[in-house]
Amino acid sequence: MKKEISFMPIDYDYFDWQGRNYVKIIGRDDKGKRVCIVDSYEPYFWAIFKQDTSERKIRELQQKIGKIKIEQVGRTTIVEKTELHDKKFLGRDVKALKIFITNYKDAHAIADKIDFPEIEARREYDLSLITKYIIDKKLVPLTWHKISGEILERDYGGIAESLDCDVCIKVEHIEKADSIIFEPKILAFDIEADEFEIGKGEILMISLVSKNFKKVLTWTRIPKTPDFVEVCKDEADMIERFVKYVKKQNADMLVGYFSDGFDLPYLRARAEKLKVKLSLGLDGSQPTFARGRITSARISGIAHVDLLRFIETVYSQYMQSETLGLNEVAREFLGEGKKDFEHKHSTRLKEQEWLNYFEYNLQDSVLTYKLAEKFWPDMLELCNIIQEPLFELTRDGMSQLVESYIIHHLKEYNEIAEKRPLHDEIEERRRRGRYEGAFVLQPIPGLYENVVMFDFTSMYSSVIVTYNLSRSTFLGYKKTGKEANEAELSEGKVYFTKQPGFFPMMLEDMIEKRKKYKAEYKQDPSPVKRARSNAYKLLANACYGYQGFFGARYYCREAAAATASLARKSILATIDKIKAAGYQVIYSDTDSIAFLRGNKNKQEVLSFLKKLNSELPGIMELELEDFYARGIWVTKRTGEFGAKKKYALITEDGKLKIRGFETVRRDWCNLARELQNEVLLRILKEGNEKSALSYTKKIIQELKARKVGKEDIVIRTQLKKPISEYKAITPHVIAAKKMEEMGLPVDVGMLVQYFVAETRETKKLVREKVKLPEEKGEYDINYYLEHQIVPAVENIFEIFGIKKDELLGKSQKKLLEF
DNA sequence: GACTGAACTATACC
DNA sequence: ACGGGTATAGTTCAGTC
Repeated sequence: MKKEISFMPIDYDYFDWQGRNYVKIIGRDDKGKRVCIVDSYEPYFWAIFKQDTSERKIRELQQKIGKIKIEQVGRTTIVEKTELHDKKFLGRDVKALKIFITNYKDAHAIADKIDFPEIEARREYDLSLITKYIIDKKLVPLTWHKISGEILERDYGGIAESLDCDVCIKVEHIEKADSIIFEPKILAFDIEADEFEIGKGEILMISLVSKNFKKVLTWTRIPKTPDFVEVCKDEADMIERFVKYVKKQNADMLVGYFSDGFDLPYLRARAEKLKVKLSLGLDGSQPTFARGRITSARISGIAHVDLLRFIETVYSQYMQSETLGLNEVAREFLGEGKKDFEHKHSTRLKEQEWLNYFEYNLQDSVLTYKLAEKFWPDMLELCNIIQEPLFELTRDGMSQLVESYIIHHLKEYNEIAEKRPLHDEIEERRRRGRYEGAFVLQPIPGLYENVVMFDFTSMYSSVIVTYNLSRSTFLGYKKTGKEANEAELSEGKVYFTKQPGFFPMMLEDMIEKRKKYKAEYKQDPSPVKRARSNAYKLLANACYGYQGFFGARYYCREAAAATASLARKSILATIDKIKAAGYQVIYSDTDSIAFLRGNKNKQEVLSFLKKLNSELPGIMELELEDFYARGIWVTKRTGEFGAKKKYALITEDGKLKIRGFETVRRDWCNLARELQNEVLLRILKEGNEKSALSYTKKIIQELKARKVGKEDIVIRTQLKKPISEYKAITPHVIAAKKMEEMGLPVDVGMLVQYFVAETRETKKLVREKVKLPEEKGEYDINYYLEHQIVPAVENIFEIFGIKKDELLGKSQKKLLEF
């Protein structure tokens, strides 16, 4: 029976049937029905001929290649047909053979057989089948399509019968459809267990939250169970009921927080031990765990999203939170955190504590659900733009996002995709070492009035576009006859053609779209418009890093180094122009310049900015970051030179912008951070140091009088590797060791907390005085004075000629007082 | 045992 | 291995006298 439906593709998978590849996509129709579509796919890859290969030779090889056959166990793969095409490869015109094969799994093996001397390269056999399918059939993830085809019942080994779907269709025709709002069914979940080590303890409870559904499953019996709690027979029964609820909820997305690394591996381990099936997949399959840098848990037919991984790549660089834990992240994005609960072993929990535990567990899922809703527009837009499925997209790092975007847009340039570098090549690239990066101007320490900050909009991206810097436009280290863009590197000059390359063109397109959607968003602020604008911004900003990344298909060290070089040249020239116009330049870092307005008014500064812009090449653009009432730059701890990457500014309406100071560093205690923040605020607001000084003295007195609470003297430092791998045993390593001895969970990536305590004997090393916050002991007044408080404010007061002794209340005359 | 510079470590800026 | 380089600063380590 024929059928035509609207289709929103969500989860992509493929299978083999009679030796051939088929793609199976789960999604929704416009009535909310769950739909599975099955489509055939004709896999192929490319063989590129060397420039001077004769037509006769090409035909001869085409014949030979057409007869290639590979016998595998239970499968024979043959070259089905070949087509000769005029294509581009790294910007060059090439003749390439499109080689169709019967099974993509053998693409690599067949490519290996095509090792004729006339073949320059074999490409695109290392792309995933799903990626190639999306490119060729234009079935873009999370975009509405019109699909027509035959309803499937018993074909392909009974795939339709075993699937929990409303309808299954064998695709005959795909076309794009008008976009209508799609609200995915989101189901969030979270587990609680006694032990942190995967599978070691029992799972005590599992919470599930979707739009109108909240539940906690447990097997603990307490006298009065709240309505949202469902008591199961035992742990095994609880896991089985969890699976049932997931099925019943009929979700498009199953969302967890660190669920790739904790919840799903834990569930798998317990299910295995208890001999129950964790059949979460729509086809009844159990989650599969793909090993990568981080293991990913895939559930067939449902997009499992681990929000933590998406947040790490997409949001973390713009976030205020000091950790990416659910509590802080939820507080930042939702204004609501986790429930308070003191973790104890389940055997020691009292009745009321169980009630709190259930609520705590439920709240984690509630937060995860709300975050998923909040981030949905971003996931949707990125899927549409990058064209990779949600599961992959939410796990990709920045370079992979850029690379996927490139690969899905190459056809607009008739380009064949470059291969992924192999291990040896990556090693070689890494051996080439670093190249010179950004320019940072050393500031002259002081308190300044009327500071102006200019910065270049997306500087590195606009340099890449303006000077056409990329792998395929790179001409080499020697000047050829033609006119070319040049850049000076430490190893010599490099040249890039002026003939536009696909990489800079794609980037220019991203920048234009970002501008367009940003303007649209300002006109009509909606989460979708914001998400679209942000997605292009994210991608555009990552393109520079991509070209310098040794794992990239389109890696080009020269292009990356030239980008940094031309950016340096550009900002230095701009600094000179600002100076020549009579302004005093205070500071500059990479793409920003701070200078004093002096006796000029704001309008004059703005028209000067306009003039500067008219002189900039290509798409480079300088903009006003802001006007500031005051700004402060300090010296380095050692020496009298100005410290780079460390300053504080205040706008005319009193908003602080603090960079680099201890205040913004999480590895300093709150006491020092809050004091420094207050000191900076007072000085910048009042224009002098007087009240800041008395405030500092007050805090020092409180410290000396032991009036400071423990929470303000705790130092938090991240454990970046396993304890055993540390060469230097630092205070935070000692704290981690102590935690381990006490049986507390110690994981790589965690923030270790400790304070420096007073000891009877005078100890030389800080680490000998380390205590955990829960340990008894008084803080070491001298340590906090000399190593936290004084260093945090010393350099600031030094600007006013105030020395350390005066801060500490010791008699000392101000040197600069006359 | 005190001193000193190098090494190691964490974190921030853009 | 899973974007780049630039920069500050604390603590320990290893060598010297």
